[in-house]
Amino acid sequence: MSLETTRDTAAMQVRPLNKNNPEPLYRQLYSRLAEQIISGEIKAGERIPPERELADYLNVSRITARQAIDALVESGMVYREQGRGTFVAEPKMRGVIGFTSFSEEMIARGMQPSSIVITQELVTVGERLQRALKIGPEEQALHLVRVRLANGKPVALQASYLPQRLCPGLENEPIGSQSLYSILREKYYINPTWTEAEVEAVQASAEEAHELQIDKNDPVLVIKGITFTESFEVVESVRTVYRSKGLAIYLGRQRISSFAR
Amino acid sequence: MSLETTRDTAAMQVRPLNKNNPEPLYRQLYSRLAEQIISGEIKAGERIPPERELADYLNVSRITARQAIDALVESGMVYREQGRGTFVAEPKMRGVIGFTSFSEEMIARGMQPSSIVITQELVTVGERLQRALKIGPEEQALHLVRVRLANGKPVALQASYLPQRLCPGLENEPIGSQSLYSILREKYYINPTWTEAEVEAVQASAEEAHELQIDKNDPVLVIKGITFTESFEVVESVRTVYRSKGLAIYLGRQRISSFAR
DNA sequence: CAGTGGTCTAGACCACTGG
DNA sequence: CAGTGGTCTAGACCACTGG
Repeated sequence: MSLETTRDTAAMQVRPLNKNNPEPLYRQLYSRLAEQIISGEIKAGERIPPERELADYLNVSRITARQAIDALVESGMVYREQGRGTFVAEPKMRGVIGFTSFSEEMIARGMQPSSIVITQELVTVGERLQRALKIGPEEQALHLVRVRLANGKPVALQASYLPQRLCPGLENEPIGSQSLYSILREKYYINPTWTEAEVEAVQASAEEAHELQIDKNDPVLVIKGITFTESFEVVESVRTVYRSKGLAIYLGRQRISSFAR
Repeated sequence: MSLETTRDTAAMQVRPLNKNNPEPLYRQLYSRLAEQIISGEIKAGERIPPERELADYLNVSRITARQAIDALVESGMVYREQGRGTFVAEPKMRGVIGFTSFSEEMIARGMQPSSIVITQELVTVGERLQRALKIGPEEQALHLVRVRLANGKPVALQASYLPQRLCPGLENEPIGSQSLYSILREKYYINPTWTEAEVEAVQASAEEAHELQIDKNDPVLVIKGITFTESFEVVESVRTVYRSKGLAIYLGRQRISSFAR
């Protein structure tokens, strides 16, 4: 009906944004583009629509379009080349996973995660853990020990401590095979954002060997980590013992010092 | 001299920016603030100057000031709290290190890194490595094997393969104890940006045990990684065997899925 | 309420790429 | 040369915090 000529642009493949939606425009656009990349509509090596084209077509400012693309670059799904455009990264290199989320880790490998809860109780902890969790000597912590299974086979033994005040009542919550992080996000509005970890190779203790169905002194991977919220509140101190026979832990992709140095 | 009243603001502690400097203003501001944080001038938990104050005082737009702070947030040095301000993160949580840069890793632990080069030659490689490095069957790769030492003690055995075309002549370059990445950055203008890795615990082979001065079958940590540039060109395929006795590898801090999901 | 970060606009000029 | 991302301006209004 309009006299305006609309050129056929790549941006036309992007579903329009909803300005009444409380979700910010740049996040909406991020989701639209992420969908197209994940679904394979835009393939690895292909160019995504230029910033100006997205901005024009979706009636947002270029800065808003750019903000969405910033997030895609940050997540590693696309990369920019000045003067050429912005391109979709190799699919194999996607799926950046923090190594403390066992559930997502396993799903990414095409395995079915589950858990057996061995311990789930409030405890008082020693000085070292008090410092790690930033709690006082009177404060309690939720102690959670789980055998983690992939396709029904035990692959890790995981002991966590969480400040009780962060998750009151979680000691009585049936956790089962659920992801701890999804419970924290959905019931307690706590969003684990950062993780800091150390890894070493040790010989399995008798108990670890028993739970993991391996031999005593077999080499196992011990990852000790602390998880934080965006504002660096401590969410969890966790020690995970992975049986290492036939299981390499994928560490995901990390960005090496940007211009930070 | 001016009639203008200058209020005493925190932003006044920031050294002025140089608009003639080819370095972008936001990077200059990033460096200024990073210095103040690293030097301890602004301490952990303290607030950095508000965006508007920085912008006013330094005569830049708020978006430019914000861009600098975005980079600080990204690096994990500060975190934002809406309505309150932007705060310096705990010092202990700084120093995000990619686990493939042995040199930086060791320096961060207060140890002196050094290396013994065992192999440094051009080779043709098998199919798997050709695929990993994205090189053709005729293309050569630089094969580099080094024993990595901390304070003179061997702690890791590291074997790298780099596409020859990326670093012509590096086979004749004396590497010694230098960081491979610093050579790549300074002589070849290659900037390793991403790393993707797998880690497992295994028993040391006879040769590995010999080089690392440990016993055969002692548990060792094997990290296999691939390093990429910003635009996902393969820089290096590397396999590192760490002796794990008395040495846990710090994996650095990772961001767990932002709103990426 | 003032102050803060969160989001957004409608521009501008630059550096780089590839034809 | 046109097209692209990189940087930058000078505003605006919103949501949230803490007194």
